[in-house]
Amino acid sequence: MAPTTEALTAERILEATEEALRRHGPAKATVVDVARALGVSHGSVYRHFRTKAALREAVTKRWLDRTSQILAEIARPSSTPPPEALEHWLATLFTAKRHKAGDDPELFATYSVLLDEASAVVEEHVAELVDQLSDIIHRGVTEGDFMTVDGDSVATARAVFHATNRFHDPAYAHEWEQPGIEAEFTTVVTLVLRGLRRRID
Amino acid sequence: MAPTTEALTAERILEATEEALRRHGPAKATVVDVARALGVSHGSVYRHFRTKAALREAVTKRWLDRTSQILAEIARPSSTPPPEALEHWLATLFTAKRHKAGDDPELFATYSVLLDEASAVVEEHVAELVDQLSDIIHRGVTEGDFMTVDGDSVATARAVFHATNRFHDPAYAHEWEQPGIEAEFTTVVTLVLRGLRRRID
DNA sequence: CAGATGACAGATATTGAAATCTGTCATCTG
DNA sequence: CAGATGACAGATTTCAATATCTGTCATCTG
Repeated sequence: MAPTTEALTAERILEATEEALRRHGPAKATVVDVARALGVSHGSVYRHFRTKAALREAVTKRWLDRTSQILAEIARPSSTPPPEALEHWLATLFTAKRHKAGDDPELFATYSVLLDEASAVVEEHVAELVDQLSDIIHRGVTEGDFMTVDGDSVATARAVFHATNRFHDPAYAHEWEQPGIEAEFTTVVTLVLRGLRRRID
Repeated sequence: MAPTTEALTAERILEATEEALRRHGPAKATVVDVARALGVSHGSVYRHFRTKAALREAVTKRWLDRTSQILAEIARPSSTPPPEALEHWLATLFTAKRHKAGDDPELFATYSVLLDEASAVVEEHVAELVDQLSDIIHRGVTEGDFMTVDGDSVATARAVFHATNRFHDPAYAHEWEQPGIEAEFTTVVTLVLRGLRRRID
């Protein structure tokens, strides 16, 4: 079905896989489904991805990268003072996740399953985000707004990331609809920012 | 089997249930098992607990209460300065959880399942812990060590609890064996404590 | 008669046979 | 001959029949 004359690329396979996952969910989306949607045999899919797991990982990475890229924009050096940039970065992360979870819960559940399967991909993504945070914090130190813990801006960035887990880890997605959540987010961010701010000597 | 002449009390049923859960795990521990272990018919168990869910909740509550009680001791007013008391409280919570998870992983996995089933019990437990934190923080404010966010010590306590989720939420138990975890805990606690400390006016 | 029992109905879990899927590879085709 | 195919073996999933469990209640017993 859907016989296309176009060349079979990794890109096209990824798109078909996303679609299959959206349609059938993580438990039922098979490599055979993907091949069928592309009008090829499933053997051809295995020419581009060694295993089903590798295929799913590639889809997962793509999904995470979309968020990383948006945040990278905010983390980039700019005229915004680091404390505001940090706040903006955290709020954007929270909002992005919350929308992903709230706007299409089924798709979000699907990706949550994929995330659990692909711990290496997730670790890499977290490392990227921590790097971005670390850049903002480092700039804050340079500009005199922030002080790190133990003079280590990466460890401090990791701490900021962990301290805000509740507002970006999909494990907490079910709490993101509750009424007071915005206020709770603000309180944690305020506390963390106060912790980062340089004391007046 | 194991015919005892002793009266059938809620307490004895709870003990037998814990034992059944330890032996068979959460998926296979049945009310019939519990009754058999006590040498009574399963109908008798239903005289003390309305449903299997209520029985499991009671077991879960007991387990959580053991931790609450240890922490209540630390949260109680004492000569320890609030910042140290808070640090000690958080460290004790982390250590307690980490030992529960590490010393008997199977039993911990069992309780993790029970925790997911009994959201009301968990919420109550979290509320208790937040109350304890709130007491310490309030004392810190009174003694001039701390400042809250928005003058709200309960909201601030909740923020402290959420900011340290990674070190007490069973969802993260698998990360508690990793080498750097102690340092990461210390960094987050340092950051949070800095956030709480009153600025010098 | 307070408290225990066990038969029972409906819900849930287990099991094993059949169906489907994953990953390989010898073969085919443009 | 680069790239696609589909038959195949072993792994995994599905499905329906069977067994077990939950929760109730009429009945029993000390």
